[in-house]
Amino acid sequence: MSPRTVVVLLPLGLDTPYSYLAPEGMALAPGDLVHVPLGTKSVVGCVWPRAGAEKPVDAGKLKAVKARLDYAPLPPELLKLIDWMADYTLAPRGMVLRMALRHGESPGAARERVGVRLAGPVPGRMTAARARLIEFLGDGFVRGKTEAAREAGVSPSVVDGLIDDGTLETVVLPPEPAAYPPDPDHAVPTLSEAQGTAAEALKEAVKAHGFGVYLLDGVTGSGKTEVYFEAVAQTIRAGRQALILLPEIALTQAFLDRFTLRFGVRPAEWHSGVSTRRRAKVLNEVASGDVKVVAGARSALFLPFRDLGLLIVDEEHDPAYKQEDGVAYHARDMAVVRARLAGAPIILASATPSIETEVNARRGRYKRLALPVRFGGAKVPGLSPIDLRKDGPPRGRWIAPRLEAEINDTLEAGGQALLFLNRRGYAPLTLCRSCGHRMRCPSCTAWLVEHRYRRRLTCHHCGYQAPVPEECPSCHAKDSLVPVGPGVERLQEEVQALFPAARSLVLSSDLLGGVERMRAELDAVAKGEVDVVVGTQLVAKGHNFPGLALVGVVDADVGLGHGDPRAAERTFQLVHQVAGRAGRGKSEGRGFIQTHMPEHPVMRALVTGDRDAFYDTEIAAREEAHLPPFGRMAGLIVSASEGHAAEAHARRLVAAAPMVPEVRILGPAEAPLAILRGRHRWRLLVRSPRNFDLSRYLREWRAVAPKVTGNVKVAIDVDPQSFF
DNA sequence: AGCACGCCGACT
DNA sequence: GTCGGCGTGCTC
Repeated sequence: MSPRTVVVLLPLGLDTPYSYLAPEGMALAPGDLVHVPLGTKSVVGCVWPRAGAEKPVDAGKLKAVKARLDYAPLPPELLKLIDWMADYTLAPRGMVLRMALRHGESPGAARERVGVRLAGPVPGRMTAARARLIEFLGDGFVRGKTEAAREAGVSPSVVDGLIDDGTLETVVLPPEPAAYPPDPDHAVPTLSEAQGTAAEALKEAVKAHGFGVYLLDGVTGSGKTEVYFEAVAQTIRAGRQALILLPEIALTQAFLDRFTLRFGVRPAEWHSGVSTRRRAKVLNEVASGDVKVVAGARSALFLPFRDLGLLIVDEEHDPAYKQEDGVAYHARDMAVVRARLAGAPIILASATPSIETEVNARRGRYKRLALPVRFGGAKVPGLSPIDLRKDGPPRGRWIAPRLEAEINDTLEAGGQALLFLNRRGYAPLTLCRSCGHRMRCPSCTAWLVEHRYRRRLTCHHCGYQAPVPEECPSCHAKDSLVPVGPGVERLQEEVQALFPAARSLVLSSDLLGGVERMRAELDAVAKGEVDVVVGTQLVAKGHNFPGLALVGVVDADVGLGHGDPRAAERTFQLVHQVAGRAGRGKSEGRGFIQTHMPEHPVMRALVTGDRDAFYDTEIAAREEAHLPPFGRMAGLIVSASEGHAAEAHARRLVAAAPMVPEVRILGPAEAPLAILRGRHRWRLLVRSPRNFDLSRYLREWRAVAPKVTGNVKVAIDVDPQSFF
């Protein structure tokens, strides 16, 4: 009789699981995490379902599973998701597994919580601090050690002293849960009619316990969150779990506050800012089913939910959902897959849906739930165009006279103004006045951006930094380097010059001090301690600024006109979202949009507020060009440290492509960022009809493609975000 | 993905 | 003479 074996998928760049001997008496099932030997070391892997087609391994090669780990196994649904994603993205199965194991890999033992309680005689030596502590614990209840010290106003050593004396006894406290159970009936809101209708439909969907995609479509401030919270409440009542995906959740304090108001407790959070120990706890309790609601970034998609009953993707159009490096995947699309595997409804929420989602809703594949008006009657500001060709500011300035006057009026009326410019730093380009030399990144095809606060030139693509040189590195002229174009820092300088009395603040991801500083600054803005906010796209995210009366989009053309078909959509979404920041309080908001092309369909849609017209033209353009979602697309980036090596391999790759009438291959061409981190990049675009299995084609292509030599790398991105 | 093995340049 | 660069291939 042959010995018992199991197959184990390892979180490495391997596509197939390896076989191992299962030791006598070790019960192993798919999803179990195990320690297995690999080469010279030992790694954690996951017992995988047998596909039935594994090719046999030499019996002599087989090693035995070392141990079964005492962690929660991955549920079957998650194993299926990993398989599905690997098949779709062409990433090695093991690398997809790695994403699911990454955060919960080394939980470590939960730290024991120790409590104290009054138990023995009054100590021989009495001090004021000891007296205070004894008095505080006089009720006989157990308190945490640190809590007792803090509350009694004594140092922790006083507690330890009384434990030694036998006055206090220690008690092991039960571990604190990762999150307290949300109460679905804590504060049931009064909904508007439209909200009520949408909420009812979603609650029915949750009750029906089946897969379905819902587009919750409503302008900023129309109360989408309140509506999907009702679906969450219904899920909790049914005893199932809900996952809420948010882009860059670490910063959206506003969301957590609203959740707490509705459910009485904070949700379990899952993002990179959560400590390892805490993540381990959340993961365990998600697996046990104790955690009912997780609010998380895209990686929360891989949590081992025991009974997932609802998924929500908030701001579903947000580009942050797309992961570009490593395994290239779109968290929104994978969330839909996960919902299908779970047999659960999924809600995509947005005021400006992605074209893909909008098309699915128009076709009826997704059910649209519309929230037409702003909740509480607040108004979305109308946007007035300012034509920079006629009414622009003088040279070297960026705020047009009209906008300047409006800001002035706003400030005099005691309101806040927000200036939006999606450019970090002081100036996007630094050049030499005497020879024309441009400061470039030594390892990327990109200009160095001056950051004046940090007194450095920075590459936004690779992180290269250098001090601003005293003289031109090319012609050695002194003091000849000049900043060209505006960034938010430079814009603030202009604000300070124009409105010397106004308190201004720059909000961008460069803000020093991390998440805490950011929260503090956002708080200061909300409290009205800032008059003019100058911000990058960061200010478009769901923050609440109740005193904001005016929004000025300083350069709406940023990003347009590079030929990227997705640029129009992005601009529309971003500007619309920024404009939605204003007028959320009592006052009516106003918005101004500075542009060189007021006749551009995006600008017209923003100005007239005719959203449907924008989608109509954009969808028609995509259909015409057979672009997603009317066709499938994949991008292949061939990179190497030598430009010709990358190009040559890209050409060989095209030559080896199987001829199929459905598939068109464009390129190779130099990638948009021709050199990144010192690597030259060439790009191929592969296009097929919608109903074609593009992933399968790519796999077949890869199987017959010439193998890579030297340091050439081929990265595949199915459904790339940028397709120009 | 890591890691060992293997073959060519500047040094204790 | 060796130390060490990274290109190539393997890990059940």
